[in-house]
Amino acid sequence: MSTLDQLDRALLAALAADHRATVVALAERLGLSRNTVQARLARLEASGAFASFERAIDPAPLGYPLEAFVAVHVRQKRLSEVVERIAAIPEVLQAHGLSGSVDLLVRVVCRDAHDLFRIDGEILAVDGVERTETSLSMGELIPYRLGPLLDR
Amino acid sequence: MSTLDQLDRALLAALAADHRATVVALAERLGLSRNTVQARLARLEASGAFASFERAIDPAPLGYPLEAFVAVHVRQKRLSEVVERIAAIPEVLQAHGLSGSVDLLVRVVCRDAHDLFRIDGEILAVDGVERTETSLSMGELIPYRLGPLLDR
DNA sequence: TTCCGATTGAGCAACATGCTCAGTCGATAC
DNA sequence: GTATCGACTGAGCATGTTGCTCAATCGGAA
Repeated sequence: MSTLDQLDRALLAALAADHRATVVALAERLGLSRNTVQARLARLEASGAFASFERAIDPAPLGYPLEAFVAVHVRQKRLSEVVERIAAIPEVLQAHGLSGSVDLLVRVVCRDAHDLFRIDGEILAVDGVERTETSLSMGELIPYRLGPLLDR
Repeated sequence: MSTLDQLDRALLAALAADHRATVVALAERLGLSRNTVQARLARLEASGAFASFERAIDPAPLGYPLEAFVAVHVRQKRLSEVVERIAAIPEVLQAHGLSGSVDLLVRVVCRDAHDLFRIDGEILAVDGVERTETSLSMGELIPYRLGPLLDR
């Protein structure tokens, strides 16, 4: 489980290129036997190298074209309650606890600017939240990529 | 291409649960014919509803257990050059252009705190970058999810 | 009604899967 | 040097899946 070797990474890269490729196709692409790929895939799956496939679904076609980050300042000691309440908002995609002055970085999607205003209000209304700073994403200037880390 | 219907969303949810499920298995799960699922899947694929599968790969098993957000203040007009330079850093996973006082929110992974210090230094050294504020992620308190948006 | 797109079930050849087994290879151990 | 180990390979086989086409059905919109 330590760290993945070159072969695992090549397999991940091949999967990234075509997430529904068959085992046979992957084996051919990597110049490996079918058996090896099957074993490696099973090991990757078991070791938790794959996060949920939800991460690879674009929210825009669902009708949520706008994305924003809400930096939340929380009254100390209330963090877990606050997280629980924020998690109840459907438009919240993800949230990270942070070191530093911002306690919580919340990633949200919304239908339009008005919708964002409403969601921000919902977060601000949570008991324990002191202040929020909302930044609208103007675009994913570097689209998520793992490539440079896989090519090593 | 407008917005996806109930059926598309159910299909996405089923895929999220098992990203390598066969078409037959998906059809069974949703109570649909194999043909329908095959047609829908092809349409989703063609319409760009799937982002790269890279997004569903956990960087931790690759040897990058730490994640951080670097808020970057950029001298105006230099944004595209700065983005280009930052994109050359392999540990940079993603970056969003933001409205507000922070111009760029950069998501990075690293091996340890020392590594983060180095990467932050690399970003700060980019010509056009005025200032950075780095926050270490203490955990993904709300793990990425689309579920609440799919269940509507 | 008439048309339309979406869905269905059937059928078929080609292919993929899951499994097992015996053989090969290189590294580390003794 | 040779024993042992884990990883990889190629073969085989029954069963399941894919990609495709077709004709039939259904409900909604013109």
